Amino acid sequence: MVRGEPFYQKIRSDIENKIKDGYYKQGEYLPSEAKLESLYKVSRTTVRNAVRSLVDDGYLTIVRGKGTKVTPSKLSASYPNLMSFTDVIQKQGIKSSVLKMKISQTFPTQEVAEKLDIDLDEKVYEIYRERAADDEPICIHVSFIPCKYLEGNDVSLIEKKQSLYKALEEDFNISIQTAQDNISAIGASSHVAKILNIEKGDPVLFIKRVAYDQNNVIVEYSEINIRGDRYSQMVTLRQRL
Amino acid sequence: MVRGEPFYQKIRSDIENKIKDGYYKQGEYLPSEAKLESLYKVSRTTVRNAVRSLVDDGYLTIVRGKGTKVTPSKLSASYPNLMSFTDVIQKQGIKSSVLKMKISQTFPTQEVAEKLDIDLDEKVYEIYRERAADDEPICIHVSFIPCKYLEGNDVSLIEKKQSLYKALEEDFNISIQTAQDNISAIGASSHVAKILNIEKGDPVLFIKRVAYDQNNVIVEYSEINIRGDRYSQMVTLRQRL
DNA sequence: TAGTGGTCTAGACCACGCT
DNA sequence: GCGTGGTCTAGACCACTAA
Repeated sequence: MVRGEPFYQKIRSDIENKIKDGYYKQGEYLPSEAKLESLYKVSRTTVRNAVRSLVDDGYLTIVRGKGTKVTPSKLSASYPNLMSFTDVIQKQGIKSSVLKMKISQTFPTQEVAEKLDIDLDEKVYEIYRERAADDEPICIHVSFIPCKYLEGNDVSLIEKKQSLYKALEEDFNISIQTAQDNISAIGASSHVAKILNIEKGDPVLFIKRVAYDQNNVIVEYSEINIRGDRYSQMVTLRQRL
Repeated sequence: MVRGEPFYQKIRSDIENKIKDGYYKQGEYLPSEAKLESLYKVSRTTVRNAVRSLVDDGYLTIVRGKGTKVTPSKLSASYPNLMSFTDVIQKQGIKSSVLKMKISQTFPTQEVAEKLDIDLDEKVYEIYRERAADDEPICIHVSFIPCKYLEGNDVSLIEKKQSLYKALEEDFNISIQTAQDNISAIGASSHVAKILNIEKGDPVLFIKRVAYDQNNVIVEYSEINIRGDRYSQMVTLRQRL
């Protein structure tokens, strides 16, 4: 029809809200697709599009030959696969803050250039952040983004927002769609230990992340050190295919 | 039509093979959907179904108004989101082996019962494994699975296979679809240190995993200790919605 | 403007789970 | 056998991109 939003997304939102409101309860079956057709006065394709989207996000579960029910597990549908640090922390009801942030232009190191797939003489922004949860230093996050992706807009906008990903999306039209994390456990260097207020050699989660935008272009490489004793990374993994 | 496999899956396989064979090259555009329709003599819905499936798995990237191209990034489409330990190790060309395996029946601890969402008096199998990569001990993996899910079949089948998930799928008709990992970095306990051949307190990746089957039923809880200096967990995260 | 994918219709037949 | 979702057809109009 007309409106900005496609029908199937409106239907999706409607069903999503009914789940959240408890109108459709956990484990309960939704009306059949045929009924949803007449309920929303759309074709089956449209209904199925909406349903598929909710299944993909873990809200609904389809049981062949029986029906479609609200996912009856504790696997919270509200944990999307890719969340920014800020999102994760806030989801847990913890106050997150940025203790220190510095943005500078620099040339990439060998490794950074490789990860970003750029030349060594192509300038990048280095975004250094020290983050806290409940006012305790918990994480050192260094991001590298090629300067070319942040042209024509004020980089200081990033400093004003808590979340780098939000800033990228709202101010630079870059939406991070995929990220590949390499997660390991290492002993804190003396530099890291000092900032995180732990002992040298204490276990630290070390994450190297390569992030891709909506066109599968590499836009960010970051290295993250997280205090091992105060934080754990939640990851939802879905079988594909 | 008739055959066991739906059309769109055959088309999917065909396109997938053409990508692997280099017939469609990285970054190159596929024929338009209209052309694929006449190429395969099917309707647009069917073509789109095949394409959507490949997009979901990261093989293809759609550019609005332009076309659909082979994903032009280094983000390997061959890293699915959810892989068993064996898969991950072998993907890296490393020889993986099980040094020690013990399967026993036991009652769950408080935590295990909670994670599996069962009662304290419901028996579980405890599957204890020490694994090696290139003959070096690298990982201690303890899985708990409620006995009720493994009824009517020989549990020792698990011992004969390298991969627990493969055994579950092939012998018990349980397919792990989703897992929620809680990943942290801790110092090795003296027990863990001894087995992994490291010092007490050395950094170790510690993963608590809750795994769900095709019906979103919790079937496995496991705790995994991995040597921090020899292994890193690769995780591909996708933005959903 | 022409070509692409995005959305949608109004049907159809099939495979599966239950009774 | 009946109801459910799974697959499929043959169209249609729209929004976006590029020439």
